[in-house]
Amino acid sequence: MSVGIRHDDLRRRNRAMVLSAVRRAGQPSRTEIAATTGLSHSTISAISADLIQEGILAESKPSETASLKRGRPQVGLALNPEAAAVVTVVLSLNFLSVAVIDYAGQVIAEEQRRLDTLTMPRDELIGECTAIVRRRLEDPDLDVASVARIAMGIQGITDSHARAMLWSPITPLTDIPFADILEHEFGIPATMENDCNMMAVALQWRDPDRYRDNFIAILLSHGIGMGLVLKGQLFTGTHSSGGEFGHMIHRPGGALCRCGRRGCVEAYAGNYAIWRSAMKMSEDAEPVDVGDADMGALAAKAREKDGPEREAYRRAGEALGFGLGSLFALIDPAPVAMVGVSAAAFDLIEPALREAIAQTAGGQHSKSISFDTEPNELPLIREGCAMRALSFVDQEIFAPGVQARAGAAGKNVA
Amino acid sequence: MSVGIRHDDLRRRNRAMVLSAVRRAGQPSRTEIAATTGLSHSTISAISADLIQEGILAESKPSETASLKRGRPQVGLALNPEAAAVVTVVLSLNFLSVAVIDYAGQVIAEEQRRLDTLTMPRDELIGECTAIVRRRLEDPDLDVASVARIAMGIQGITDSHARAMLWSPITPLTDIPFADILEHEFGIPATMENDCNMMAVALQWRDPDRYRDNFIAILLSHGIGMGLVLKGQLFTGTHSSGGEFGHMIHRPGGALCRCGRRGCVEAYAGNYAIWRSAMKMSEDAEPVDVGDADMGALAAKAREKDGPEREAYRRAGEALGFGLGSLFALIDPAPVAMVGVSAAAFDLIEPALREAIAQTAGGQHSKSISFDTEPNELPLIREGCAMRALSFVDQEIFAPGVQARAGAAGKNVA
DNA sequence: AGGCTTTTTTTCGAGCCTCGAAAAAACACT
DNA sequence: AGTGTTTTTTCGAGGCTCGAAAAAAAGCCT
Repeated sequence: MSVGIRHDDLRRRNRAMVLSAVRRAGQPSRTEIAATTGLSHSTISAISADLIQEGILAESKPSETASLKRGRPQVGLALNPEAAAVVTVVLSLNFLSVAVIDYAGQVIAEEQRRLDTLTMPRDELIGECTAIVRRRLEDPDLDVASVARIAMGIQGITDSHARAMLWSPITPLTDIPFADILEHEFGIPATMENDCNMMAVALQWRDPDRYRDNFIAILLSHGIGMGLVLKGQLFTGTHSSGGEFGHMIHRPGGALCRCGRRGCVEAYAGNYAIWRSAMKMSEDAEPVDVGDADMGALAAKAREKDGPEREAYRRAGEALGFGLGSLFALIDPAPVAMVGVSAAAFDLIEPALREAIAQTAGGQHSKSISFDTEPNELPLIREGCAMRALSFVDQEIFAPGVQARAGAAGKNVA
Repeated sequence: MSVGIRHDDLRRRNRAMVLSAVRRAGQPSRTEIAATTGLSHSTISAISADLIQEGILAESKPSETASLKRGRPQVGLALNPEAAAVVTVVLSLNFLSVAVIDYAGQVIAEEQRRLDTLTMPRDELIGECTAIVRRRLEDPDLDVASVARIAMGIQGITDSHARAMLWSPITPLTDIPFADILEHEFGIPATMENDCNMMAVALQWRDPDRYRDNFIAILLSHGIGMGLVLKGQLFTGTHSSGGEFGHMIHRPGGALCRCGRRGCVEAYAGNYAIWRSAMKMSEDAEPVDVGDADMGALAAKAREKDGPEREAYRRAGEALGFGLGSLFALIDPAPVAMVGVSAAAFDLIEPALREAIAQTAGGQHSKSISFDTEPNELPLIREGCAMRALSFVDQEIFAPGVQARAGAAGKNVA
């Protein structure tokens, strides 16, 4: 049962509220914060004085446009970039990238590395991840004590507590507790996030007007992934990261999926499925890796003339459409962002997708369902990880329960 | 953005917490409440003194078993049945039932009525609903001023704010704002709830051990409905009651569904679909109403010998299995309760269902997925409505925001 | 330049709320 | 009747937010 509210929680929550308002608004004045949070000016004044004194917030020059108004000018409050830092680690197929990000959200260092994730043994894969993080943390320009959180993102299934990778298409290895490994290695709290969930988080920050309460981010790449935000909250499964849209059943007993089962949406709409279909290979053919360049060429050929290539994209659209239709039956329609290399071929996919969705219960308002495309998923995933980690710092480090407050705050006094 | 916590909210929330603890536990002592809520004994003492003084709670005799212990005996706290009352209205195919329930959850009056919902014009249907409620409210044994909430449940789709029926299989009428109608008619706050959601709510109260955080209630009746609880919270769509499991797509372009589309799960697993299949009618045949007795006879025949009847149930199981598999891909597996007349034939459905689910991503732990059956949905729906309404009274009437408190509390002082 | 207006921010006292410790209450046991 | 045990209430302390008023920091106007 949910627990009662202690008196100490009050301040804790309101501190978190103020930090969240500042992170969202950029440089809000105390008055603006009071308006968005609904708290009184006195309270905001008291809390922000604390936060400034602790070096978490800093007053910034009044915003330029405001100088036209009469009265005492507003003083902007901004996150102090030096209050903390976070590290993001994104592991994708044959590619590992790391970034260090300051408390205000600016990238202050990064490093990328190619590696052969598919064949790498377990120790080596883990070793590469920890080594690249270690190199960034050993950077003399970085105050390692300020690093408060590591957020790792990976393509594949993670557990619902964001602690471990359970399964991933980029490696035959399973059940790697990356969060524990990183925490043990560096003594810094860490999480292991699902790539598509992070895409959704990033979209929410990039364009809060469009992606606010309910939306779907679908990764169209080798596999098909999904990040889902409902009522403003990231949706996860009960045990895992959930939202395995790609493995909803499109045709029972149908085409062979990479997951070993048959008829999944992905078995018609994943890169390998489109390729397989365009090459007129059997639906039972083993999934093969297709490079981004090859997919680009395929799309070009499909645009050029009617033929098996165009038909392959049509089938992909159909599978995605019926899948979305089923999803919409459960959650009602919502805006969709298509992300990943095949999003660049969305023009080939969209007609069949809309036609399919119109045949489903969720498609009642088919025309009002809108799609955005974003061909490059990696920046989104990194941004999502960064925002995840920074939100954690806001809420758990800088607005902690009583027992932890003294220590954490003390460490970060400027 | 979520709003800050004012000082007044504290007491409000903790009052609600205490009421919720008492409703759940039955007759807990103050000490038990302190333990479950995590609040101090002093706080519980103060809050319960208020609630007793306001006539919301009452001290009850110490529970019998406790007399064996040493020390001052615990004093049980119980909901005062006379503190308030709620009315439930359940509208289903050709059947309307109403109950008046006291604050402690006991039924104190009820009335049922047969009517022809399918052909009734709009005004008449609404009139029947208001009339039956009016008769109950005019009962001289009832203090009408104590009725604090009306919860109406209906088979079909409601909007996400629980205000209106959008669509229902029991009537060709659409978009009836029952909540507004009842509120306007009786001046009592009302909601319009989805039947399957209420089934889920009731299961959560009936068996909190099994149905706590994540579970699914599926209605197997003429149509197929679903109530879904995730992380302890009832799941609804973004615009409607959502969770239209029956209209997920099982076979694109497949059998004709009652909704006019093709290939929905319901078009294979609804009563009419099983009937259609057993009678070797075309998959395009118009859905017809099948009585519960006929369905029982069909099940008996299917159990007796192999034939089209058994095959019909097998196909229903397959559709449900693939549908559940797709659902489990999204939310991970969870316990399932099968409710409704065809739940009595679940023995015929289960083998094919399990076989299908094992072929899906969600079926990885197929054997650990467990099913309960409950052939009678109406009592569940009524219980769910009652709990919904009573929870509302707990939270909104007896633990209101400051502006409303004086009035509501005053009215209910014993 | 100096006073006035406007707007933002801080200060201050009041009113609640929760908490811990201690006291009181209510019983069983000896 | 006295002692021990457990529950419940009482009481003072410490925090928090709030509203009102004061202070601060400008622009505007004569």
